[in-house]
Amino acid sequence: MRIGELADKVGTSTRSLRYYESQGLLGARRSANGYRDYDELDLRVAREIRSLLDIGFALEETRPFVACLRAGNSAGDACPDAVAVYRRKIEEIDDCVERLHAVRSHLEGQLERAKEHKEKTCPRLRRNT
Amino acid sequence: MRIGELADKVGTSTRSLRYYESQGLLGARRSANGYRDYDELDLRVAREIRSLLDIGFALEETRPFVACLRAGNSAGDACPDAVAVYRRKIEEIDDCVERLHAVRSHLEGQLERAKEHKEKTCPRLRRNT
DNA sequence: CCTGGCGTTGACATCGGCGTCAAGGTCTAG
DNA sequence: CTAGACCTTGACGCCGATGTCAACGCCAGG
Repeated sequence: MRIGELADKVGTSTRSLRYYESQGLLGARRSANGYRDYDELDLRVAREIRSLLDIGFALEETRPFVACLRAGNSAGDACPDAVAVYRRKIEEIDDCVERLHAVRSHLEGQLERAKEHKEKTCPRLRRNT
Repeated sequence: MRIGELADKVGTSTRSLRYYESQGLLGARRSANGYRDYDELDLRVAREIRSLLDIGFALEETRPFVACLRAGNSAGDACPDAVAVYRRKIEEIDDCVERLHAVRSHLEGQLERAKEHKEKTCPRLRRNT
């Protein structure tokens, strides 16, 4: 199939597909006229990439999943490399949630404070960057 | 005081301070030689901006706090506009945490699945963009 | 033949908060 | 006088994924 059809099936733009290719994630045979020609495996790869991106993965992080599919596995996460990315991602999420939690508490505190006495100096907190 | 000193006291770069000014957040008198000249109020404003940015606020969102300080309040969050930003931010955080939670669960599920049977097709999930 | 819908590559624009370099002016100590 | 530490404005670079425009090639239908 050609790039337009693939884009439709995957639910993305041709621009994105070409970008994934430029990043070495989506190989492409060319038919006689120079048009990209995709097969079923490419379709699965493209879908894998999209679903991971939608979840919040960086394009780079989809690489192991793509490699895994290309290696003949029926699922992109059938390989240890990919599973490792899952784990890393979960840790990142935990860290993120933790930070957000801290900020949330801080803000709640500020709200309290602002509610009680609308005229007083507030303590600062530094650190982070 | 001049910009270098302010940057030191606030714990940021002169570049940042100039940037805040370009965004209309940090006014600046000029001394005879053309150098920016900051006073105590500017210091408080700059600190307010920094602490909010460190927390995860966008520069734009600090505007009400700055205005509040400039209006003569001793705290940047002494005004309703600023408090409203607090509330919005808390909502954003809640949304974000919720999404992260969903993704986390999904990933945990994938981990389980990948552990059990390393050879099977996995269901996709769409939607989001 | 011509139009229009597909494809191709290439390159610039976006968003935010800066870093960083350039080319100059200013002031102070030695 | 000069070095050098400060200041000025202006402008380009970055990151990631993608939109969008340009200028062109390919191909099928009327």
